[in-house]
Amino acid sequence: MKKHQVTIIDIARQLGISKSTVSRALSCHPNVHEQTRIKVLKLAEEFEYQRNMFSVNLTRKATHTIGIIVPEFNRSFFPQVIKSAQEAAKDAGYNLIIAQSDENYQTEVTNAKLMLQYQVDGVLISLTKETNNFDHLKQFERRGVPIVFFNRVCDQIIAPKVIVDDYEGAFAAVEHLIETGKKKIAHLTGPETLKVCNNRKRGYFDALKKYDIPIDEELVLHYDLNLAQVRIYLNHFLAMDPRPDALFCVNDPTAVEVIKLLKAKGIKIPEEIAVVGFSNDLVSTFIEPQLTTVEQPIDQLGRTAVALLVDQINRDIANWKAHTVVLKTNLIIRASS
Amino acid sequence: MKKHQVTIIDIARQLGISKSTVSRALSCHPNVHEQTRIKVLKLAEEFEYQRNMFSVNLTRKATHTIGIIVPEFNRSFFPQVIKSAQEAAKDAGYNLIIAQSDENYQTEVTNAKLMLQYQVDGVLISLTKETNNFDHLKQFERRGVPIVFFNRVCDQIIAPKVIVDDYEGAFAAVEHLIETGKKKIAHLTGPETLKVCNNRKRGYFDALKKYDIPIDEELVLHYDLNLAQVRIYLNHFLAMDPRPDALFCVNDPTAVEVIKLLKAKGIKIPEEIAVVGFSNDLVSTFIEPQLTTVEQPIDQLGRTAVALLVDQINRDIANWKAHTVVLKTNLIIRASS
DNA sequence: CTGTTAGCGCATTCAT
DNA sequence: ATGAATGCGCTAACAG
Repeated sequence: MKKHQVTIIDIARQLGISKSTVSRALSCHPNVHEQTRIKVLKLAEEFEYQRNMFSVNLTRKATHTIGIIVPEFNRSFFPQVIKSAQEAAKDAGYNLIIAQSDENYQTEVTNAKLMLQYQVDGVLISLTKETNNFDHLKQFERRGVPIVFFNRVCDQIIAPKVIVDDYEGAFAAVEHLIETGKKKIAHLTGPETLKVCNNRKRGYFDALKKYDIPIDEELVLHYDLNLAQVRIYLNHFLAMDPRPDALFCVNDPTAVEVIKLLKAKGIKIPEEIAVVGFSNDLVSTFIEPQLTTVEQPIDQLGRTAVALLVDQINRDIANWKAHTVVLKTNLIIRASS
Repeated sequence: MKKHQVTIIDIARQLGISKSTVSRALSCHPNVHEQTRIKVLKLAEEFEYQRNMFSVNLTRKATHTIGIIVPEFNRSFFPQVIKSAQEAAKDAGYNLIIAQSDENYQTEVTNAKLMLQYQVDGVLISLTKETNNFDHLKQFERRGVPIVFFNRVCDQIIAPKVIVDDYEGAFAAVEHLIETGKKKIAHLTGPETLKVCNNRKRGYFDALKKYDIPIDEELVLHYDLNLAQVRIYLNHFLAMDPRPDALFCVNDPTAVEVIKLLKAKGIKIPEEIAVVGFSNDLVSTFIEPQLTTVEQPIDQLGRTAVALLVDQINRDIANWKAHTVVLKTNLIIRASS
């Protein structure tokens, strides 16, 4: 049971001044006598006064709060993005409300509502793998709340997007496999709903084309990113004759799972099958052999997304810009290829 | 720039009724005509009305929101706890505000303030490794805001705590090492400020005692949990003569780092040195050899913490209970020992 | 520089 | 079953 909350009125009464003056003193308003300000600050400290954000945000038009919706918390990727976004937000004078959708469309819709209820000034979002309806996001537009996509973006909503150069990264990864002499390169990717996956797939195809390697659609498998399913798809590849001598995986957890399975079967990596991932997750150096992967500038991703969002917030709604920022990736070659 | 927000007044005006009725219809108040309620709900839907949480929470005494403060986002541990806490909170009708302190005392203080400003009904907290002053937490008590510690707890504040049985888990781990024939077991642990670490250390000592192995304080090293430092401490152990034949590490990331370093030196695991961790982090199966570790019931941890907190919230402040819930651990033996 | 006044959006008395 | 009135804590005009 909460006790009575200390308000500016308590401070005002005690000091025999008006609550407006207290409010001004507390919020660094210029027009306050220095002596008064000191007295107010001192008493506020003594009373352990804390501003009631609900009151503040009800009064002001802006809440100086931005929301971030991420699809999951299982990999280290999104917590890392959140961390950098939080720093950037703080630097820009914004609070950050975090919500995770558990790769579930309905939860994402609920989270979107939550952001609206909390009157965020803007939203950062990365979609769940299930999301293919975007009505819940159009609502932001209608309400004049800017939105910035990152990582898991979509084309159906016009808004700024921050992604890494998935195409380029995948291209470089596959090119690297080709250069190391691999002839039959398979690709295990995620759901077709995810644009990240499709971009990486394009990179895969184009790298093959560049070296005149015939495209074989059989060598590309889509799965739902549920790691427990990986063995099914891997077995499918292994049953081919001749079997692939390299496997480019859509992300690091997938690649690590593949390596674990291959090792269990006694298949030599990279001699028999080379494996490459995407992300440079922490796990990529824990596995043996260490994973060749495409590094993403996570910190930059979070910071850029916040910067773009803050830019939108300060802009007139009519002038929203919807350009896409593409961050460079970096191929890290390790022992798995 | 935000557009005009739809309020209950807009709905009331459109329907030619009072905002009180709209408010009642929207919040399932019994005393409202069924026809009226339907009309209101329909229009609210059409207008895409969203309740303004700032207004709601300013009006009500309780915000139905709980805060969670975690020390870091780097390991998978805390995001996992948050995920389960969020589920439990939702089931109990609470929203969750997430804050991470970046292992930084000052940030933790700021986060605590933030929770107060957002008028949370209660707080879940796991301390940073730096925290040894608790004034910022006493504030919760003074304000009548219940607090529940989890994982990184402290004795100085009287409040419910949820921890795993660190002592038992460590005891079992070390006992296992002894049973596999290890004679000189070293322990690399975290800062002495962290009670988790001390409990694990006690388990380490008592297991040795049980088997009449003389305690050697030289074999216990404290470090700041910054993985980059691990090599220094490991080298110290390796320089001993005879050198330890087993190393019990305070957590999995530490153990994984140790394994990587030992492998780089060509030291055989577990033959020359066995390694055991604590947590059963995701990484523990990625490393080669796979890591023997003490599993913690993360999901249960988050859910229990929320349950205890909600219990406190619904209790009169005078009746706060401060018992500690200790969850069972489970030793998972893998190839590193 | 300071006090007065008027809301922000909603829930909740108290009337009717 | 509904409406009118009040106030939550604060900021922001508007006066002085």
